[in-house]
Amino acid sequence: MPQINLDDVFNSYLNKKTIFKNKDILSDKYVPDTIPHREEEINQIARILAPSLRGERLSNIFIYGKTGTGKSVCVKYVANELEKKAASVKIIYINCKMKRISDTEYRMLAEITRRLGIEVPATGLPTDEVYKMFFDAIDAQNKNVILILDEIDTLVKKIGDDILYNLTRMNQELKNTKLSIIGISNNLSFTEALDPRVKSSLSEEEIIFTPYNAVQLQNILVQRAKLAFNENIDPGVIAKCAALAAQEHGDARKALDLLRVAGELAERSSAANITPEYIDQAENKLDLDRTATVVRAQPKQSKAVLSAIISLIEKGQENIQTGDIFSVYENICRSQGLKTLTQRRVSDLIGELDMLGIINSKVISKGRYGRTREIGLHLTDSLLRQIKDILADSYMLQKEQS
DNA sequence: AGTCCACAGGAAGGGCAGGCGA
DNA sequence: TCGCCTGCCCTTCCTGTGGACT
Repeated sequence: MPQINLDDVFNSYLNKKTIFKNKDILSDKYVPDTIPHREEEINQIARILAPSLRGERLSNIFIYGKTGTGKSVCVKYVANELEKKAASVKIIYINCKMKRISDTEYRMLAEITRRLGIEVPATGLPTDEVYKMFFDAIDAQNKNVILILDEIDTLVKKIGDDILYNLTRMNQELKNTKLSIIGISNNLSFTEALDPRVKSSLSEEEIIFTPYNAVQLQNILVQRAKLAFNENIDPGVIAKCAALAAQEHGDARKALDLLRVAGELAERSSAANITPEYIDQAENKLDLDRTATVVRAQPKQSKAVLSAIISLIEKGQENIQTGDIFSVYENICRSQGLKTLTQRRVSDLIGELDMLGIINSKVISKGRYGRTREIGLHLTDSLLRQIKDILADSYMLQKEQS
């Protein structure tokens, strides 16, 4: 093999014109200087938080809205500005979805206390001791402490609403500090399950974020694209991203993801610009990644059920029903040495796969021949191939000969 | 109108793992 | 370290269901 001149390879990489100027601009962690189409919501948040400038106690705020409607970015934006303006305000932002932070009451309190500069051992202390440390750390601030709990529904699902009850009652005990909470949730029905006392004190003020429409998404993308890319992006490309994301409940995060992935794909194939085709590819890739991640994360039993469904489909069987799946599933379990669950449980697993969007099922009645679920699989070929690979790696399906 | 199929899906409870306080 | 508690997964038992068939 002829010797490759590595210098040439590296130089050509360095000299290659890159598409991205700053990819981070398209990440959901980035807080822009101005946030289009959220003026009203930002004003509302600012008005509620403003009394902290005079050292007054703030109302707790509860913010709802679907993913990608700008909740977190708006709250972070106002909070940052407020913290810049007033030395008497301390903001603590916690994303409750982060693993090892909001799994238990202990971890949650320890994390907040650490953010206030006090070391707390990762384990070993009784919870009431951590509560005391947390309380002292908060009170020692001698400020208006605003605790932002993003994805607060995850927190409550994991550890219940006791912690919120205690947090909302803390103001009565604190001598020097005023504590207020901003809860952010994607789940609109989340407060229904809360203790009524928690519910009323947490949502002293409520703000609802409505989804963006396609035009608004377009403006957001234009603003970010200017900062993120070296060259101007074709308006048709932006419009396509916006339209696709608008179909999915006006999700700005999805729109930005599409643009970022399309940029990465274009850059990888050394294209000079992003074309609409790259958006299609990006959507495919995001879809593929999402489903593949979900399938990979399934427990063995769910994978066995999915394998049974796929092998029935591969055999060309139409109108697959629960009973068919169960008998194939039994065979798979036998050959894999896996414990066979009852049909009742398998029926629930099929329901879960449906909920995850991996399969489609509907309950139908066939009259004299009973009532059952009819299952279908609406996946693209490439997605099906990828899922089969994942299942083959778990020894559920035979590896394809290629 | 009554029967019957093939499940769906609710309720209750067992078993187990992991976290927690003593 | 041990017992208690909780949450999760699962089983068992059961009732409910829509429409073809008689």
